[in-house]
Amino acid sequence: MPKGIPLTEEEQAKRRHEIFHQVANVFLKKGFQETSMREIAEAAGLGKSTLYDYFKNKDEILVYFFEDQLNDMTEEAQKIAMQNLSANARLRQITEKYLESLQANKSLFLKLMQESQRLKLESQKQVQAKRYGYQDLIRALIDEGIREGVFRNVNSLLAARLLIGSISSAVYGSRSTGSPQEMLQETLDIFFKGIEIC
Amino acid sequence: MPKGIPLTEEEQAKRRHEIFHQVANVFLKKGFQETSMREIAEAAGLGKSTLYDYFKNKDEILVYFFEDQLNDMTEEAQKIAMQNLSANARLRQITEKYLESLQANKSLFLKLMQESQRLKLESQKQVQAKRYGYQDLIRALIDEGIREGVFRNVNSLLAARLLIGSISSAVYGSRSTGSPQEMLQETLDIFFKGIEIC
DNA sequence: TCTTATAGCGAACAGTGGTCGCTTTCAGTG
DNA sequence: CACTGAAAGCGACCACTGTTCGCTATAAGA
Repeated sequence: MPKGIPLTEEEQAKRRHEIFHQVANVFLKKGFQETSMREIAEAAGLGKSTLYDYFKNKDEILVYFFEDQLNDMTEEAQKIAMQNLSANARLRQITEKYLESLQANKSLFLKLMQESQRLKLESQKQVQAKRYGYQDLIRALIDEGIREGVFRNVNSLLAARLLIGSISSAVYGSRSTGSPQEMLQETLDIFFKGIEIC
Repeated sequence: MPKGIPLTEEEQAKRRHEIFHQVANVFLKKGFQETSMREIAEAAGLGKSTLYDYFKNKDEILVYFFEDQLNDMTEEAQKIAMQNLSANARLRQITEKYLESLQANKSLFLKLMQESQRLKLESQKQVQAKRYGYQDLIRALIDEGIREGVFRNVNSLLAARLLIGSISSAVYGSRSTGSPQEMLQETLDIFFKGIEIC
């Protein structure tokens, strides 16, 4: 980047995005934790200390990625949530989109998701906060379903967490029992049958 | 320990146990990842390098703890599984015991469980392997329930993972919605209603 | 043309997990 | 009772980590 000219907030954000994607392949190959700041800097074509002008520490690089991704996913889910469909149908649609997002960047996302659990507690909380936004969206839909009388009167927060956790455990679980779509299908069958009024 | 006299396999195991529990409090206070090998050695009253005579690296200290705990829990579950009760009842009983174990060492277990996710991939796999033993037990019970005709013909492996994952997410989730027992109860309600023939 | 703000950098730093060779101790052997 | 060999334990050391800091190069604006 030009040296003498200050960057606007936007340009900084763009640069962060750029830097991350320059390095993504390395993360994919070596994993985040196993990639040192030296290597990251090298892959980004920067001096090591320059990285700290864009990310305040190593963890923040991953946090950036997840916040970015979760922003997109939440936005997408919000659109679906506003459609004029049964709570049930909207929930299924959201979970499908959720799975799609996971699979779009497939290997990268999977890998980094795993690694995100190794972040420092503070960084994890940052990501959690963003995740709660998503969780609350699901929760609201379940509440709606309860009000509409299609779901039993379950604890919606617990159910929302259960739903999201179920998908993740189905997709990330190392002992796969079919394609992700199939596993999602089976998982949702159990979940919805569990909360629907039968 | 006496210097000139070699330790038997058993004495080594006992020593490992001893060392771990000497340090447990430090882990509880500072967390595992934030405790350096220097501090661990100090808390155990040993030279740093002596630790490596008992654990082949830092991760192995945590791995030891989980393998130990999982051995106990699997054994306990096995006993319940052999009882002459419905698959349903045995599953509920096992999950209760599971929760009990989690709560026995409560804070320590919770803390270390969180931290276990930050182990190196290889170490995580080691723990996973032990976890699979437990998972398979649950799975067999679900299969039994299916054969008996009380459960639907669900994918038992997926259901087993779902069940265990559900409990964990209920207990470890940071946004609690009641006592662990209550949350377990609600979770099981959803789960069993999801897989039972209604 | 000079000033000033700042992007970028290399060297240095404290602290990490891990290794190695030495010392100290004692059981067993002659 | 010496002597020897095995091994528990240790301190010094190592390579490497994420992070900080002061310097340099640069270009916009006065």
